Amino acid sequence: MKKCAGKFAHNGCEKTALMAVKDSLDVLSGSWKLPILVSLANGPKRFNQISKEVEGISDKMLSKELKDLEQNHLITRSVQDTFPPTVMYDVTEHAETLDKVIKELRDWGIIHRKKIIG
Amino acid sequence: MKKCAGKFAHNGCEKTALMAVKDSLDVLSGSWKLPILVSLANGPKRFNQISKEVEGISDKMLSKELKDLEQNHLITRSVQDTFPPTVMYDVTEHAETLDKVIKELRDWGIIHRKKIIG
DNA sequence: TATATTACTAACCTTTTGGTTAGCGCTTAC
DNA sequence: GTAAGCGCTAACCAAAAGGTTAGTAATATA
Repeated sequence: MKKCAGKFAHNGCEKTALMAVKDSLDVLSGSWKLPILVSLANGPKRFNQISKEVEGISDKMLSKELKDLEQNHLITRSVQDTFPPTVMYDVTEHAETLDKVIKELRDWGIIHRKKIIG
Repeated sequence: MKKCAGKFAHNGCEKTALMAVKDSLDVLSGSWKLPILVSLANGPKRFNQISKEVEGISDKMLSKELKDLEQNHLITRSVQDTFPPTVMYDVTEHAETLDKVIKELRDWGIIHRKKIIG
């Protein structure tokens, strides 16, 4: 048994805990991942639909972020080879496990904004 | 009353929720913020002590990150004008409200790693 | 006298991130 | 015939993030 004297003690003060936090941040950070996930959480969508819903994102970034999210098993991509091509994106069940994380990030964001701006 | 049909529905599907999440990520993202906070959570420390504990960080980054954290009221900085100068950093009470966020990020990080690597 | 010490900062460079434009291939609509 | 539509990708740039090195102040020690 190791003593954890820190103020985040129950979060574990060992390196593995820090690594796990870093893993999460790596997946979620950047301006676009969460907005895309939220957009898809409201229903499966095609590339151009997402592009319209997620304001300000460029084609290049959307393409890249969708790839990242797929690699992390947070969304699925399904192609029908019609012409013009139709590609559907949808969130996975794994993405739904992000629920609590998003909730805490949102809650703390609100607390923090009050603290800083007043 | 607005309907929220999405899979993250209880997180709010409105823009304010997304903004709050973004606020949190802006404060926490990057490689160093959380490691520094965790290091300080185990007790107040001086610049060089943090530099040794947070592996791999450069003086320049440490200096910058400490400034950011101070601006966000997550740490305090206190100087004694001895020679050589002594500067103490400590976490604030506000930083302790990050507790649940860190816990969820850690938990999800572990879930996610299992999912991806197996 | 020379050197180490602290908490940085300035100057310089590389890497990563992200934006912009143009274009592809094939079909449908004008 | 030609223009628009889809889901990208390549080429090119600008900005941001982050690393490395050197240097500063006044004192204490070798």
